[in-house]
Amino acid sequence: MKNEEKKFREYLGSKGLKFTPERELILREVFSTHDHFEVDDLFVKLYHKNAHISRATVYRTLNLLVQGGLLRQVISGERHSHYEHILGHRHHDHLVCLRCGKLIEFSNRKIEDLQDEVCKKHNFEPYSHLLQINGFCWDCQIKKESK
Amino acid sequence: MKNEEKKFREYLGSKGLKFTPERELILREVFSTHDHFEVDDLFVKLYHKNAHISRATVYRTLNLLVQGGLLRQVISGERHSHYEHILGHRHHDHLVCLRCGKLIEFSNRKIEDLQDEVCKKHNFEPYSHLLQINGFCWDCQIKKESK
DNA sequence: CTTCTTGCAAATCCTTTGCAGTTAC
DNA sequence: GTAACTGCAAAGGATTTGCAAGAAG
Repeated sequence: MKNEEKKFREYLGSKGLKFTPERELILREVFSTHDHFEVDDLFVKLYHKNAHISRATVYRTLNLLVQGGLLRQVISGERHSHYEHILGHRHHDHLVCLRCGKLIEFSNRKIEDLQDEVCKKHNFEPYSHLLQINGFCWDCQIKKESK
Repeated sequence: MKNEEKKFREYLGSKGLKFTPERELILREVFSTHDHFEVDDLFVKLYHKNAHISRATVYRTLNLLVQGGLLRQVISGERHSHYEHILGHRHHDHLVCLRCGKLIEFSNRKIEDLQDEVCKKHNFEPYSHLLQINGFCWDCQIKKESK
């Protein structure tokens, strides 16, 4: 049994909840990639695979996965929620190109350490963070100039 | 005439838009403090001061203030929008409490420098950035434990 | 068999929009 | 005057919820 299934079953069991076929399908789909995702994309993907699970159930299950510590909500500027894996995923941040939309991932130990320092200074217990730098990737810097 | 009024008038003028009494009242109320605020709080405050401006107009005006570069939206974990001043306000980032929604501002030169370093490494030209740390403020850490 | 789950549709919350009358420039 | 503005009520998108029928343990 996969790591995430084990963890989810444990969580459900500990709360007297059930591991239903719907929950299993959602779990599988969520952990079939390592990308961020949005609720409706997940719903549509499931639907196209003939898993006709209602949006209500998808929402309810995602909340359970968050409470169980398998997923976290990524706060973005958009009005709907984004999620990402906690289990088996290394943390990273993003450079976002304002012109072509390209996402470049990076991670920087020193920045993370400084963040922890800031938290300590404010008696703040960090849970997650979001660091996103918007600007122009190399290709688009060139195109901007020659426009 | 205050700085923000001048800037707002300029922006409206440049777009062929009008400086109406409603927009003036909203502008004043927004810039009467230096705090972050939520749309509905603003609406209620205005209402209690006998400025019975509709929510629609409040929303429309806030969007104009953002487009005009006087305000920016702060991204939080909650479902409704928060705003803060750009004019006369130094750049800073946020700690966001996941339990009570409190926003704590901070700024850290070293983190910004490291961000620039990351950008250079990726030939990326930074334009703006967003750094937000989600977690639990001191008060809520205590309340969590004693729950 | 009992409690938890599901799907559905309705409800909710925050925000935007169409419209008809009103106002700034 | 005319294009932009307002309030209203209705629409909108994302998420939650009440309920009755169905399934997991």
